[in-house]
Amino acid sequence: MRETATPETALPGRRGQAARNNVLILDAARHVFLGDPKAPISQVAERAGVGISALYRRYPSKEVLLRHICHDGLLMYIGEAEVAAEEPDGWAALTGFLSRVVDLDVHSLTVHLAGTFTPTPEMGRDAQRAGELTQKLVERARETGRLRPDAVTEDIGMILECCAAIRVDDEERTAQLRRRYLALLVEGLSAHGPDLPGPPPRPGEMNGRWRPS
Amino acid sequence: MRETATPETALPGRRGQAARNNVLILDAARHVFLGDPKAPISQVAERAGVGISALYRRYPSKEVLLRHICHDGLLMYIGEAEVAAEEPDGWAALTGFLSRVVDLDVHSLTVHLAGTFTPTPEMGRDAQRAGELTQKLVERARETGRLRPDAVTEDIGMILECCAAIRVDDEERTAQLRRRYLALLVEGLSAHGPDLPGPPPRPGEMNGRWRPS
DNA sequence: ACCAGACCGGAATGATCCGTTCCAGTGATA
DNA sequence: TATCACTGGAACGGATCATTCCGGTCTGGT
Repeated sequence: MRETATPETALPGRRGQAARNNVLILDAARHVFLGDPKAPISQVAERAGVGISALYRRYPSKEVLLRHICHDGLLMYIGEAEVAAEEPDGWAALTGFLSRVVDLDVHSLTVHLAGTFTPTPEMGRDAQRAGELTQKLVERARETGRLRPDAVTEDIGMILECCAAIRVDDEERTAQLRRRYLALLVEGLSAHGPDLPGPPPRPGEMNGRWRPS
Repeated sequence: MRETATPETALPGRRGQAARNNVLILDAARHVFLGDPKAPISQVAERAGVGISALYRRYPSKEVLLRHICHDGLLMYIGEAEVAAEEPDGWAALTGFLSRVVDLDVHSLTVHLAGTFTPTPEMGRDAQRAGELTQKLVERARETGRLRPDAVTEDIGMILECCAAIRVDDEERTAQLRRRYLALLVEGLSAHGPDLPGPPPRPGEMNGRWRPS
């Protein structure tokens, strides 16, 4: 969330309404596109309670709006990873990170929206940084010995994908259920059982997206 | 797969081609709709290597075709569950069942296609039977003590949902990766760790679908 | 050999959906 | 009070599909 928090929101009159519409639109867009990445833009306007032109005044096209939201999600991911990097216990850092990212539904915001727009170079750089931070977290978790040795960095993205697949109508309930299956998966990541079957995921394997038409 | 296996497929001439087209179309439809439940019907024809009319000759509408495929998937699910019921070890029965269902991608075939057609009463009955068989498997697995006590029947559907979310371009690779995360989840289902967070899934909670417009 | 008709491929049709543009109204501001 | 930034929502135009239709092909029986 980039400009959501400016105090202008409290301004009175037209200016204030405009500022308030800003956050209304972004929130609505996030919610709508999270539920269906190719939802019509009119649905966003409807949910935001504004007209379509209020939307087009701010974003010249659907693609730009999508990109904006996706980029925000990427920044959230990076932010959470940086927070996790401060956590002294490597295992808690990784699991806490996963919890927060799942709760925020950042994965749907980023990966699931990719392919619906052409990414900017800046997003490319941010995506790379996100990857590096993730790798660090995995390495630190491995050092603690609590992470099973055959787990790899790319497993993280896959696990997030699994959690993102859980979705019911109610938003809070969705979060609850996701925590449940994240717990199951994290349990699986702990160092017990026999080796995992098959070759592990390769870098970028899950990204058939990220190259739009 | 219902009529896929009739020997008519080997017949020569027009009759044989028609029979062969039957299976071509069904296979293509399964593959295409598995990748995208709302793919255009022309895509099915293209992949099957036949014209659109060959398709409409057999199925009066897209909806009927979808229903047919979905029902086939449901029957596969039931079939595998019945096979698993024969396995003496309750834990192996459940995990083996999960493996096979994930490999066959039956979940995408059934749950993900629901909502794209109005179900028949027969499908309703079959769905109920599928639920009962699943419950039996879970109960038997619990009796072995290897299943964590706080797992419930509805967890099975959710786990399948998680696995179905894993998808890359290559089909075989997709299967490999799914096995990996199924292993992680099954590991989590084993009776170790602390209780799972939050209330467990309720029956039918995941089925916001199944009631089309 | 020959013909009736079962089957086929793919173009044409008609409806629907959706991104984007346009325009008239409204109320804050100076 | 005049201006004009901003708004809601109708209208437009293009794209996408399910479905229908039409000529051509080949089979199987005579």
